[in-house]
Amino acid sequence: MSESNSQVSRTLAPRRHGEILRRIASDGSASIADLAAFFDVSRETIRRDLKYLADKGQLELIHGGAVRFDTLEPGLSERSRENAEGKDAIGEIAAGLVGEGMVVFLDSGTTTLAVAHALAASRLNLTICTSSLAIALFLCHQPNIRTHILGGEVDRQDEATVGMDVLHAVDRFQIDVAFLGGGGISPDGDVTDFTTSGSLLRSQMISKVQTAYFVLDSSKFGRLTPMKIANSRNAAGVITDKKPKGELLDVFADKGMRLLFEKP
Amino acid sequence: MSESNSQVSRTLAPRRHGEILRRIASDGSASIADLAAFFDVSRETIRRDLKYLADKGQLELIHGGAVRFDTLEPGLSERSRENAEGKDAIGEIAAGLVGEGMVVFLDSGTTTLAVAHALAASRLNLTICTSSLAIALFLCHQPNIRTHILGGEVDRQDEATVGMDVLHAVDRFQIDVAFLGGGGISPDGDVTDFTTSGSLLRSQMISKVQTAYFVLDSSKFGRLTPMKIANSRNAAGVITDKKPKGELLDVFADKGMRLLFEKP
DNA sequence: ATAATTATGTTGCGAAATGTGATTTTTATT
DNA sequence: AATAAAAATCACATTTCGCAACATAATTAT
Repeated sequence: MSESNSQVSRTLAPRRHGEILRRIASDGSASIADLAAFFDVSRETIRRDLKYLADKGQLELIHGGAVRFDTLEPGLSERSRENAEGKDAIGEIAAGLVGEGMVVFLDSGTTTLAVAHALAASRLNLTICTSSLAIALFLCHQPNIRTHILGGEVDRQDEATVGMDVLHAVDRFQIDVAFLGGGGISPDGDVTDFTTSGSLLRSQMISKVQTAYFVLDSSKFGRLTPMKIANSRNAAGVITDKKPKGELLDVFADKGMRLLFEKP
Repeated sequence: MSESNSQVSRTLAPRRHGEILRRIASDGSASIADLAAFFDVSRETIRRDLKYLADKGQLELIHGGAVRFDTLEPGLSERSRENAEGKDAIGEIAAGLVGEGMVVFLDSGTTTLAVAHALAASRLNLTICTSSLAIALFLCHQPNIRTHILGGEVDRQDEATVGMDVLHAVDRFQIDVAFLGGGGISPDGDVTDFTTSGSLLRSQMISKVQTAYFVLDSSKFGRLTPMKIANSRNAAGVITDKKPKGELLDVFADKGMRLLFEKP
């Protein structure tokens, strides 16, 4: 059986592999037909290349070609459906970290929306401030929650306020705990984001509040999004829904960050 | 040699799915005809794509295309149905008072939501700031609108920010025209409100902005709500959908306020 | 040099995706 | 309400793809 052939010095193939990965990185996808024409090799060869790269986890195979893992900047409606149980579990864990009367910040995102649901269900009396329109709209109908929304320009993608205004607005609160979203987690334990402004916002938020947790469902592990969140290691921890592969646990332990993945 | 590499590459299916979702997330809808033309595939193929995505719960099928699956609870949307034509008419009139590039403030309420619809449809490039979550959520998907939401505590009833925070936040804008809601109109021409805080907010708003109009549909005439809005006579005018009984017209004329009730 | 190994090409067939056209349903218009 | 236009639906034809087995060429090891 030909399982992971660990030889390092293949001579011909790597030339194609590099180009394939480059294309997928820049375009988000590549088709077998295009690649075969470009390299002037048979489609079977390309198929083998792609299979090899897919086994290494560098891309995802699809009918007719391959795509990057995070191909699409998924719309809000899609993201909220994906891994719903996982997000509910995260919400439960997060709610367990919150006490009566606290002031909580909730970032935009579907995972933080799940946290909002859990906090509303907890019956704790809380003051929650958020940058997300959807979260505010939900929370303002909950009898146990006082809801504040941070002012600023509203981003189309996130349906939330973004930019300097938000950072300025958050200064007026004495926030006990913040729950932040993110785009992915790099193998060395840094949380990453889709946009520069988002990463900046979150990194500033960490330094402004007492305690900050990231809430990231398990589909985010190993997913790479372009921007690193500068001081994500200063966060108190990361809340997720599944125990990650071994290494990551150690990485977090080294940084003094907690990694929460099951109800206490 | 390779002779069979001469096929044209179709767009990969997941790539279409991503683009479709992206469009629906940002525009709220997408038509089959447009999508088929864009990807250069048959309508049937797009139909299958949409069905696939609909089965996954990521969008909602309609005749001729698909729309964003609206997860938002009805809330205000029910109230907005009542006297819908009247409110639409008010929206049209209001939009006629707005010019390219202006900065507009929209109060909370269903009538102002109708104004928001009219402004979005006008294709004018505008900056709109609002205290209403529903209005912000709607406007942030409109390509011709830059949306700002004023920060503050969110009121359960209005689904909008209220209180001193809002007044403070509005100071940062140079607003060209504001459209305010209200609870009723007294026989002597004063606009009235349901709550103290609401009346205070609106009266302050009038003195802060260049030009303020009230938008009040005809059902509000003669209706008395508890609080008088102190300086409502300093507003530029009242926009409504029907010509009121004779006296009121004179009252407004005496005060130098315009009473707009039909499209110019 | 020869054998073993690896990379690539070729072919056939079942499966999946897409296209096409006839028919029914929905929507819009008068 | 009657009609026309647009879109959905369905069945079937066509294209494309994936997979596997095998053949051939290139590379490496002995």
